[in-house]
Amino acid sequence: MAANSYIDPLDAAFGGETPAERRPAAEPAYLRGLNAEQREAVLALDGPVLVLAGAGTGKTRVLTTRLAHILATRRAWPSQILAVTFTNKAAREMKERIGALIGGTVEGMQWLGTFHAIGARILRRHAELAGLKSNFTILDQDDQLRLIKQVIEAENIDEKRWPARTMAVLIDGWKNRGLLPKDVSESDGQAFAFGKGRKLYELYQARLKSLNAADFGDLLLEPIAIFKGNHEILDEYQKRFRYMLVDEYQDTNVAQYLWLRLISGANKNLCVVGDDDQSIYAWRGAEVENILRFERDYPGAKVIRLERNYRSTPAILGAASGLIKANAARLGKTLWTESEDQGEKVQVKGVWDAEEEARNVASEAENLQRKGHKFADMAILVRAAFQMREFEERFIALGVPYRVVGGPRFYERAEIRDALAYLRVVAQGDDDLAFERIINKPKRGLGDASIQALHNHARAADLPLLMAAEELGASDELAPRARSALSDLAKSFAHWQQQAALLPQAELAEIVLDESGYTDALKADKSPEAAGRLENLKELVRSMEEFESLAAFLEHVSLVMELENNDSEDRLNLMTLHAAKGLEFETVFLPGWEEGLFPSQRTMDEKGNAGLEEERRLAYVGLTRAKKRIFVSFAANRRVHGQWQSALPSRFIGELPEAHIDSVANEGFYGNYGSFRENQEFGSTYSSPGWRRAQEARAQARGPSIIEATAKVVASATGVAKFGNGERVFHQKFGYGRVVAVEGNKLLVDLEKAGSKRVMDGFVVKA
DNA sequence: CTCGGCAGAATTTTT
DNA sequence: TTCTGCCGAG
Repeated sequence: MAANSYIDPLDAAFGGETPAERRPAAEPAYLRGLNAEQREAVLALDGPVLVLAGAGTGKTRVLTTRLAHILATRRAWPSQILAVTFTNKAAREMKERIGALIGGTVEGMQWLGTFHAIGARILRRHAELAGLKSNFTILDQDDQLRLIKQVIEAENIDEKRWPARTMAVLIDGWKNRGLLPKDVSESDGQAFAFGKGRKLYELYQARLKSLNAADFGDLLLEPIAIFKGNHEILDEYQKRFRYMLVDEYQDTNVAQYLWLRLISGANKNLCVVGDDDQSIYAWRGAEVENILRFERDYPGAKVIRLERNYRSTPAILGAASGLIKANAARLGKTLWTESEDQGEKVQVKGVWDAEEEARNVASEAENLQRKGHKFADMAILVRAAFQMREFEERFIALGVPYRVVGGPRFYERAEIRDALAYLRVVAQGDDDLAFERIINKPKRGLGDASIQALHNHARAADLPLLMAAEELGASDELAPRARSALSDLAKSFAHWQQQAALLPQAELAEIVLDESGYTDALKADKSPEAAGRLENLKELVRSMEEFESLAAFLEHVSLVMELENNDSEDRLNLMTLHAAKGLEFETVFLPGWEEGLFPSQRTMDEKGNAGLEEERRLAYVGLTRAKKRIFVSFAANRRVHGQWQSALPSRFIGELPEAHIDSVANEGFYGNYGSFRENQEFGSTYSSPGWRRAQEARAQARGPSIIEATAKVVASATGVAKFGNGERVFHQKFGYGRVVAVEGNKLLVDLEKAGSKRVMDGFVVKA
């Protein structure tokens, strides 16, 4: 009944060319409150659509409303909609919000999920076409790395010179680009260990197959291969999906792009949503190009821009827009807001070192909290994880509650992975990788020699390790000690496997952990972390209760590497800029805006201007997380790998429009020169011509002003000013000196005061 | 087999 | 500086 009352008016009103103004009164409630562009993005169902959704423009709302609309109007069944996100969180949120919009829970949206979850689903259905069984295990990074290491060792390659890590990056890179071993070009395949790259990739893939396992990359790569090789299967999917939707399109890589192109096929009801200005994962294979060329890929695509921002103040938007304008490769959007009140200016503050920076952030946060703001509405966003330490120490000292978002994830902790490995072997006795992980955890006297023997036996008899262990334990090939250890372990697993059929998985897990001696070993461990580990294991067992079966739990774990943390305590948020994407906070602290750190020197060295632009987008993401206020800061000195380094303010600071910022310098800032009074002056008259003149005059005597310094750093990093031998330079910490040698971006400088030192060229300017 | 000491490396990481 | 991973001694 409800279906019919919806379908007709909507078809009449929106299916054709009827202008939006003549909408019938009977408009579904979920469309109310959308602005014109959002509405258009929801209603443009036919044909390809690109929604360019700037930060804070209501993207998620549009996306969910669009899906709800398709469902409510019965244009497609839930099972005929493909909706892809990057994170489980986004998928979950989408499900919940659609449910809220159309009432009740959303049943049957089996194809709403992450690229990987959907890929796994497809691969399980056609596993045999990829040389796998449908119950294949999904390997995470850790497993993957260990496997690659084995392959490298088996090839007698010196793992020192050719680390598995590097090979993993290569393989991932190929998989991200949709390349099977045979597709890797001759020259690319030459990489690694004197031209063995492609061979190793091939061997690794073969090992995966023999272990009945797939890594994350395979979850996309294998379906692509299946689609390409089996037209009838591809056809089935193309017919099934009447509407397709992809979130965060700017983050798709080549493989995901190919996968989508195949699946969307002739049916072009494909809607992609993204923001090129928020593309911050190019280093992980994402191709901003995908979004930039969407209109060419899908001719006639409708492009809808969401530019009206509902999140931030005009001052914040002004600062963010000013910054991102410096990027050349962008589709171009300008965020605007109806808000009259400019809001607080972005505060930019220079400090002496990271410790002072942390002190400042903590005291600002406490100030705000005293005024009634919640810690949970504030976030500190750092470029790199190592910056967190300073803040954590300060917060602990002050007793400020904080939470690290996205840090080492629950399922990546060693004890959790060990427990899972046990369970994996219980669930699937042939999971060799898992078995190997726990064969000597806790220590049971099985070392390299025994494990080697076990491997040999397994290979000779063509058996999984667990079964080989059983046989070897019964034979007399090994020393008595190792033999009984092996046989005990095999017996335990046989016992647990029996129990698995009888007991709920949580109980089973408890038994396994106790009987294996794992918990006992932890209890005996006197290190300070042991207690927390036991706590984590308890948490793991608890979380298992919610699942239907052990298998369901394990599938969940391999794809969804996270656990809900439902603590409602009021804590300050601390995370990397990457982890902050998609989140918003009243107050945002952006520390560490220094040349070399942010933008990161390494990114600029490796990726040149493209790298710099990505760093700038990262800054843009950081700025646009804030609703009300932003505190940017930079330290003159910072300890990097235990060495003190001096740094100049980030060029990004110079790119923030002066109208929207408030500069404050601290006592002791750039300590050696500038008294307290001068610094006060610096703070209030940062941009006045008079101040600049004064700085210029002083530069003769004491060194360049901060503004000049920033300008010079920018010039040097963009190649305008490189250093030559004999050149006179100024270093912020050590003063004047003369360049005596240049090696890449490092300089050997004879300093007038400090003697000869090696410094990064980013830290000195021409004098 | 296990533990201790030492060399070498140290961004970002949705799955 | 701090962590990790490897090698040699017990």
